[in-house]
Amino acid sequence: MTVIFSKKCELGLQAVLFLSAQPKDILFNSSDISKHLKVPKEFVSKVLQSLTGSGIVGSKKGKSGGFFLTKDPDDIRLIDIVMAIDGLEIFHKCVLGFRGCSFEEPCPVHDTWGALRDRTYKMLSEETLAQLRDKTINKMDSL
Amino acid sequence: MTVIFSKKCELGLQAVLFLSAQPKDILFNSSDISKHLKVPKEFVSKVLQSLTGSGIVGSKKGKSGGFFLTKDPDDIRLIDIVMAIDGLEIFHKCVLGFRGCSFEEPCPVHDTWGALRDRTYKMLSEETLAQLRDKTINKMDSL
DNA sequence: TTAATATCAGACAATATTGTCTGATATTAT
DNA sequence: ATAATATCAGACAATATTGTCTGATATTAA
Repeated sequence: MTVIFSKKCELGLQAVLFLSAQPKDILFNSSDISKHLKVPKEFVSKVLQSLTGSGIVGSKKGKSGGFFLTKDPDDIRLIDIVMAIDGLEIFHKCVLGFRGCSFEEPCPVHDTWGALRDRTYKMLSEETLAQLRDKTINKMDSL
Repeated sequence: MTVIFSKKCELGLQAVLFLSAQPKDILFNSSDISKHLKVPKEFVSKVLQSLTGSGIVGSKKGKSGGFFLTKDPDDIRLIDIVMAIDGLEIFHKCVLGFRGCSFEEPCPVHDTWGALRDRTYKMLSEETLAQLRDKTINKMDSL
């Protein structure tokens, strides 16, 4: 089981973080990324494909082709990837699974979870990939 | 998709909350609980069965049998149900899915998520079902 | 131009999760 | 005792997710 995000989303986040830690304008094919992140390259391929559709990642076919970020790491946030892959549903659903959980009909942990959920959203949307760069590089080195 | 817990766990939490809001020493069969929570009774049955194994819920077979809490709502916390059904794995795994995420090799959001994760754990472990009773009753009425 | 190699699209397979059903057993009201 | 009704155990089915594979197309190096 995953913590919050789907496996696809986790891998998408990892792959985009990886790209953001690399020098700009260099392409990485799925095999490269696969080796660095230690995950199957077909899966990398598939997930990054879906991110090209969202305009976060670009791709170039053919020999010496690969994937790259279409925007500056200054302009990308983790939430952008989450949005593109898993959507924002988790930020609107009841953590206990009750239907109709709302201000008017709150579940027993509605307020507490609400605060935590908002801070989680904040975590994903406040810092840009550029701001996370040093931490990202550190983690990439350790894989 | 669910927020954090599995569907089983969500239902388990709901069912135990339901029982904790009822007068003590009254049995409820899976059909009763199913109607109140508006979920399939076979699923209620299955999930509560698994909780009898963990000693949180008791059961009585036969006519006028059903399920009941084995402990006082003073002595039950939401985390007990989570532990019994989903386990505590989510509190130890990297939110971005990196292997070996730790103090020594933190992912880019290690610290931020760590704090949120700890507060989530706190939310589930500090208040007892007895303390949540009023809120629980409110929610049950709205279903 | 040709061979090599990349993404792309989508089918396919494997696995995990969720939900349903059936028969056995236990208990109780009558 | 008997009939009614409950949990129990586990098989089974349906669905969702995850992961793999194949053929088509595009691009480039030589």
